[in-house]
Amino acid sequence: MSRNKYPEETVKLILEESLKLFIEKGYESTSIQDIINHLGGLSKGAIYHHFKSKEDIFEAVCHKIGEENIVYYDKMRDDPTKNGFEKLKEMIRSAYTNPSNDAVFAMQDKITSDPKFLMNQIHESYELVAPRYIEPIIREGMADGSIQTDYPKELAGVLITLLNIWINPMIEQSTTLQMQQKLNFFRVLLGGIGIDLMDEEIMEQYMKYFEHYNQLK
Amino acid sequence: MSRNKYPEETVKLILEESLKLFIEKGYESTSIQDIINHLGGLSKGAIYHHFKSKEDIFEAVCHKIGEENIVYYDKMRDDPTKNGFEKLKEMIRSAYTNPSNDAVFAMQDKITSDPKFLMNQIHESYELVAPRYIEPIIREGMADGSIQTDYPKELAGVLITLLNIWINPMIEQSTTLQMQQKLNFFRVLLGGIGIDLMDEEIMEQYMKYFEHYNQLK
DNA sequence: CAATACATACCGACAGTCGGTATTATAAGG
DNA sequence: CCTTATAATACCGACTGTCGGTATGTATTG
Repeated sequence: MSRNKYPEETVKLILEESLKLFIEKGYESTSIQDIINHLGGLSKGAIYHHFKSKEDIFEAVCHKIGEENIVYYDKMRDDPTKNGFEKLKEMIRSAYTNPSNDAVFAMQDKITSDPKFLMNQIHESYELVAPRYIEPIIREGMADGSIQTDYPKELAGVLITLLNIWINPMIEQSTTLQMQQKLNFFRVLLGGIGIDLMDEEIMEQYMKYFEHYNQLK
Repeated sequence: MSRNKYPEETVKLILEESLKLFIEKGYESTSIQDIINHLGGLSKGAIYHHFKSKEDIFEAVCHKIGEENIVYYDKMRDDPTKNGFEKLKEMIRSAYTNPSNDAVFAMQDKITSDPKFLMNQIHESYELVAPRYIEPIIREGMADGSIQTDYPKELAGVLITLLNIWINPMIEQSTTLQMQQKLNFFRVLLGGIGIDLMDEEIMEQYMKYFEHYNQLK
């Protein structure tokens, strides 16, 4: 294939096809050759011209997904019409409404066989989402009186951990009833420290999303 | 090397040396050749006679470590001198006192670069430790009146998740102060649902273990 | 003409295979 | 109980295909 006048398009193509394959087969079992075969004539040289390693492609793919989320998160955090508590609710809700959700969750389906995605998500949660979004929102809630806690940082960590890991239907398989119980207990647990995040609406939406995921399987 | 009359010894040797190497270098960066080089004359054929793949070796190594823990857990769960609450405390304590602790934690040190170990531990926690040990112990506590909750299964899940992931110093790096705050909040959180697991003694021991780990790094 | 965007031939390392050999267990015959 | 034929096991090591990655060449753009 002859050289492209607009190399960003080539980069974009590589990232898109790589993502598809990572989702479909997992990171480890997707070979560079697999990616090449989906590039419509492009060769190994093209890939290694734009990316320095397979790992580099993986990181770029994750970064791209992350960026889409960040736009969404930024808008949420900086929304002047909501108080801290309402924003925190929105963040919780984002677990199943954020734009790249389907992609991320399709990836996670490969979690047991290919834990790279999970690790990346855990890492990003602790390094980025918690400190830059959840915690500031909680602090805002403390300032405007809509959230009462002495542990904003720790509350952020616990929320992220339980939502991403424990309640994540890809990690621990659950029946509808078990998921309902998880959400009920999550509500009780937060209620115990005076935070009533999980109202009927969020619970219902969570269950709807859960059923949706179950049907994808 | 001539053939061993007692092949279990060969298997044991392979597992021991593999574990050492997995801990030292991580799973991915340990090659079969690396293992062979530490076997004192044994060859590739020997390995593939006893194990069907590298993955198979990994699973056997994990299983072996798991077995050691199970002996410890069984003893704890079936101890007639303690009530449910005391047993649960013991289980929490076991996060830093169980026998294969050093090995497991040395492994986890490779977590970011080699997420296989973390995934294995998460999986085992949800599939084995929570349902077979934590939850029964909580139910025992409900029966003997030492623990009050309507959600034994969910409480088990949350405990395991927060201890293994959020409080695990290998996953989210923390300063001494941050770890102290985590433990404080963990206490408050459990206190909110009427469970006072984290007494002064456990908190202190946890911090001691945390400092110990920090010095290993 | 210089920098970029590719193509292609090639490399070493890797996990896993396979035909073969040496040692042991089994058991039948004396 | 001892020998001996036979089968099963324990192991060897050269070999294979695939992998991620590199080196070098070539055509296109500015």
